[in-house]
Amino acid sequence: MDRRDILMALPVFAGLSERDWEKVTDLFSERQYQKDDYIFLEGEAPEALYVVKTGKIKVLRHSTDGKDVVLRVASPGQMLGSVAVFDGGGYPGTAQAIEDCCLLVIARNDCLTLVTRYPVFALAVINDMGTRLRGSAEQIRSLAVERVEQRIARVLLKLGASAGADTADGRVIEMPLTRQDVADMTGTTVETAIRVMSKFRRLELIRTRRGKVVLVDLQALQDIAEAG
Amino acid sequence: MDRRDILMALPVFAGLSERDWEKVTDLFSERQYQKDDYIFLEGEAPEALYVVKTGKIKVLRHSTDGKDVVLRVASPGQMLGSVAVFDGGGYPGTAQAIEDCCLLVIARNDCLTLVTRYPVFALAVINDMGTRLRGSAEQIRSLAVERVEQRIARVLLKLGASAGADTADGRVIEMPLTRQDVADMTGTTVETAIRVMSKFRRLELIRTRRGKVVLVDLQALQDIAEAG
DNA sequence: CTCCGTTTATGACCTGCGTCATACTGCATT
DNA sequence: AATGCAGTATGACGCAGGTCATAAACGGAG
Repeated sequence: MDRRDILMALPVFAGLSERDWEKVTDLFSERQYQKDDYIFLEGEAPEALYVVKTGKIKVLRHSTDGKDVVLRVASPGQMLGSVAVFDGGGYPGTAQAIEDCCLLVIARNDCLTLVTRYPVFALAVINDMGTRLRGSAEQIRSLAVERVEQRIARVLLKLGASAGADTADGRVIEMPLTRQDVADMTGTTVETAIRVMSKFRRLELIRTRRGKVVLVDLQALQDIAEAG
Repeated sequence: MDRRDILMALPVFAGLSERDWEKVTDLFSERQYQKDDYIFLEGEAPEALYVVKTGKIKVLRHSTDGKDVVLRVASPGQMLGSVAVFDGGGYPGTAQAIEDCCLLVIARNDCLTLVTRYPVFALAVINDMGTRLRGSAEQIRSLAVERVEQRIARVLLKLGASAGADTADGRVIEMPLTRQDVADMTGTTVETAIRVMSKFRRLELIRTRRGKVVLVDLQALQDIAEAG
């Protein structure tokens, strides 16, 4: 049973007893999204909670002056929309597919009953939020005290760690990321992101083809991320 | 019963049935802290979860170069240390009392059993984390795209909203905050924080006595926060 | 292949704000 | 009163990086 194996690997469903398994998973349905599709928009009333099954989703936030900020990149196993679903406010950010992906969806009401009936599910939500709070704290620190080069090196390493595949050439990040995306992830402008990435390429720390980055010299990137 | 009234006002204990009340609250003890006392340090193994009863606590993060960043200011009703307690990792930040305060403490183990036994408690944790995630998202956006003046105006307004008392002179923030604290909250330097605050004072948007800020012209501050 | 929109690239200029240096102020301690 | 320290204040200087302009490179659509 293929579908079941994939679901069991997700932390949301770990720890469920055999008996509860079906009752819980039946509340989830699957939905496919294509690259650039929106899953939900900032401020919308929360109708559902999502769990990433495959693919990557970016959560971003708009500013009045048009500048976007990427709050995080959600990978398989992570939840989307949990904050809004539980406090009933609007989604705090817009979720958009970076690549084709598949999400598990559960209606808000079902989600709320689930969390009171199955403590393991509540713990899964808590753990997911905890992970994101740790990420946020690090991002805040980075934006507050580090310079652009450090922040970009750090983001590349992070993406490499979460979505990278090690090869002979180095750690490959296979993801359609533009320099604009990198800029939005690091709080800078496209031009600066391009300049820094070009510099990294000239120094042979990375190699870039379209929608793909190869981290060649992890150590050097680490050094830049840590110290400057 | 004074103690009980105060506890009941905290969202953590709302929704508990009469029967469960004592069993739950008995697991909590109270602890007093004086201004500048540390509650826990970044990286420490989590031994307890805290709930602010009275006073204000800042959660900050150190950088290698000595610059600190204030991640948030916790007010009565909010939790401290929940991330670490639930995922078992070290505390993501250092918690330090801004003023004398009183915290409710619950041992990590008790906390974990509580969350599986009482769904309302789990929901309280989820809601607390949700609030913080919303705050983090806003802080990230602010740091990423706004300029120092906007960020400082925003922080002043936020402190005013959460800890301010409206008087004839304006909204008074009674809290021993130094310019260094303001700088650490907005990702800038003391000097710049001083300059901006002085400018605000010259423009009669705020008034400052020691450890106390009065927001005189809320509208003007709002305008600065929104647009620049 | 040609056209056209998106992405990458690069230079010139300018400014916000970090850095360094030097005071001044107010409160606490002896 | 004298000393000392933490916090506040202000100026001078430099540079990281934002802004604006222009153009090359790439890939998809017809």
